[in-house]
Amino acid sequence: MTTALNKYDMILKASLSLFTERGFDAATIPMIAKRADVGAGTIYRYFDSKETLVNVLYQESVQRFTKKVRKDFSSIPVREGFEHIFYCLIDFTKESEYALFFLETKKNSHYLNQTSRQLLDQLLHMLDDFFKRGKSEGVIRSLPSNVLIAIVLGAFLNIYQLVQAGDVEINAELITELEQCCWDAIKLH
Amino acid sequence: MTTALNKYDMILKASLSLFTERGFDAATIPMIAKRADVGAGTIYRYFDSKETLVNVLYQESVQRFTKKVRKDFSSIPVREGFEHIFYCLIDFTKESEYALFFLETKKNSHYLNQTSRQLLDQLLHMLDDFFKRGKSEGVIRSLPSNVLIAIVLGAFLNIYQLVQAGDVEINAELITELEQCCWDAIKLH
Amino acid sequence: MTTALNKYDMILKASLSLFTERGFDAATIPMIAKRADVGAGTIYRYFDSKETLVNVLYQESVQRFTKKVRKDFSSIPVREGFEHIFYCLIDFTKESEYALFFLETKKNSHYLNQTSRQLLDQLLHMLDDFFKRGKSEGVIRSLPSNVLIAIVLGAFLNIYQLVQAGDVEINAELITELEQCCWDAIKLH
Amino acid sequence: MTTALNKYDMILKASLSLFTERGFDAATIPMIAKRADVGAGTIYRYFDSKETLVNVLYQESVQRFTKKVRKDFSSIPVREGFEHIFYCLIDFTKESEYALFFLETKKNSHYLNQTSRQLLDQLLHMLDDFFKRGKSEGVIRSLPSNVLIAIVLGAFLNIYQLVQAGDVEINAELITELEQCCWDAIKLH
DNA sequence: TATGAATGAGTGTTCATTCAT
DNA sequence: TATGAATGAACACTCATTCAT
Repeated sequence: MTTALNKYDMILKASLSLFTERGFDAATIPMIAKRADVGAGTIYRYFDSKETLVNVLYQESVQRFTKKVRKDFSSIPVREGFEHIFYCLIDFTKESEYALFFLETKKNSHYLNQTSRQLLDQLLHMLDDFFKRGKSEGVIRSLPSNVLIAIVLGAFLNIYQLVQAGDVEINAELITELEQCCWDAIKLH
Repeated sequence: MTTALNKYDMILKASLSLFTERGFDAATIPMIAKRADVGAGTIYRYFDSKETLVNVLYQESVQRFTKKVRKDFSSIPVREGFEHIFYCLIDFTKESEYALFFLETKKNSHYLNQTSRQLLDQLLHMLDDFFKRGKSEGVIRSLPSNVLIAIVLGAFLNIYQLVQAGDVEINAELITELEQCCWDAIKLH
Repeated sequence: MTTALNKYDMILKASLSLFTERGFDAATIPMIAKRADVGAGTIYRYFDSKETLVNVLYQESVQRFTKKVRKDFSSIPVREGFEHIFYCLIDFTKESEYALFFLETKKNSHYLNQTSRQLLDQLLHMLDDFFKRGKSEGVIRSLPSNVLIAIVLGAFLNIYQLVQAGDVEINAELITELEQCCWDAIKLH
Repeated sequence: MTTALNKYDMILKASLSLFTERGFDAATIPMIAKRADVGAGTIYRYFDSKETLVNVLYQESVQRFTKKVRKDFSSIPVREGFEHIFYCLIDFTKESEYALFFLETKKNSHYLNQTSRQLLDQLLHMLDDFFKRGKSEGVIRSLPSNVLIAIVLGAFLNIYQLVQAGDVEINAELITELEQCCWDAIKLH
């Protein structure tokens, strides 16, 4: 069921897609206003600046993903935990094809503020805890967690960009295999 | 040993680093001129436009990498071939910390011209041939080649961004293990 | 009576005077903006480019003059027809001291577009018809029409530039005599 | 017989043609250098600035024309004197198709210096003397001399622009008739 | 509340001018 | 003497932001 979005959400939606398609700097306020079907001035009723807007978007993404991953996360076996994480990524992208915007954004991007960086750190920290457990249990390679995360998220993100570009068609079977790929990459053989 | 660079190379170097750090649109000509220690006008003696500049950079990167990978590539065992590719990536980034610029650039970026896209396609096609062989020999997972490439390059790129950011220190041991990670991700178990 | 002009008209007025005074290339957008008392960016809300602006001005001038000349034009005696044309020129310059901008603009100016050139051609074609009639009736010299037109408009334009410069004061008597001068130049004696 | 021109003359020739074709502001130093087949820097060995260059050109033109017109000028009948002036114009344009550059240049052009304006004034003053005599002898209309001059030069210039554009082919017969036209315009009937 | 006309700082780019060779 | 690489001020133009309506 599609609901009529309020202007706030229309602006968020439009800017998310434009930031993803063209990058922060090449996505202009007039473009966003047009896609959101609002006046350019209206954007400033909801967001202090273009920078605020992108940070709201970033933080909202990270937080929503963090919340999703955290759910019932710490008490399950490592292999299942990894599956959980992977399917959270899948789910997340299903909710919006641009939802992974925060993964494409380099942490030191000139427009990210401290809060955005801290929220990403929180997410990474949580994943770090999980990977630490996996390493201590001897099921995951003894590599630094940020490297393990980089491998999985990097692989996932690149695949998803193929999907977004229409170069790959996604289905349940493929997802299962990709999950196994990513797990194979980090598990201790 | 530092060599005196000519202005052409200074401009290329400065713009490569700025494009990598801030993206094409946020890297301004005045910034590039300042970092290259030349006047803004000088850039236009060597490059028709900012767009030309980024495409020269992109194409030079892709071509240099393609040349490096292609060397003695087709007649070796798949496992060794993969190792070759991986160490090319390592080598390449050692030559310049920004050398993988073209991997960070989305193929549909608004500033890439047709030639740039074609050169990337040639590289991907070459890798596709390799992965096809691996699949037909039953040593690599039967996933589309672009997916396999996305996994390996995505993982590598994300790791390398950690290195660039100073979050991870690279050494021979780590490299060996990362290579194994990436191979494990795509090999048929 | 001075009426409050809207910004569009203020920009047209300011640029017309500056183009006339300094020429297209030496009249800069900042100058035009200042004289029109608007921001530089505002000019681009109304005109796509400086080139568009000059062509709008040119075409508007030509069309307004063409319309004025055409009125009840074909059925009157040649001598009266000529008088009509001459007094149209006078009237036209009275409406705006810069109205003859299009006569000062060389047809092959690098900034004129095809439409502008076509509109001038239409005007000249109309005058050509008139002069043809004059020649066939044996009251006008049998010179090519474009030469006859060049004589009259060239003479008129140069005189008017004196008026604009303040070197000559215009009055009804002078106008009468000038009209006779121009007619004498082309009539068959 | 064509003589190898020295660089000074090559620069003058090239800039004269470019100033005529495109106007002072749209004719760039690189363009002039290229057409003159010299380096851009060389122009500055001969002329202090672009403005100096255009003024040298202007003054040289005016002076050469003034000299030509002045020759045996004061003691002949008015009608013959006019013919002399007219054929000087013809001669002058035959020497160089761009020689009348100074007639196309508005006296208050932003790049003309005082000397240029004074030299033009001298020429006009000389013509003024001639027209005064014509008026006192009752053979020329009693209009201000600058108006009489404007008529003749305006007509001539406009015709010559047609010739330059290739729209009219000039020949002895046409010249004779044009001279008569111009004389008819100003003579007292 | 919502708009979009208006703004001017800042962009990519050009070009008159300088100067080392 | 002659050059053209180098420069930076100034150009045409864009766009984040403001504000009267």
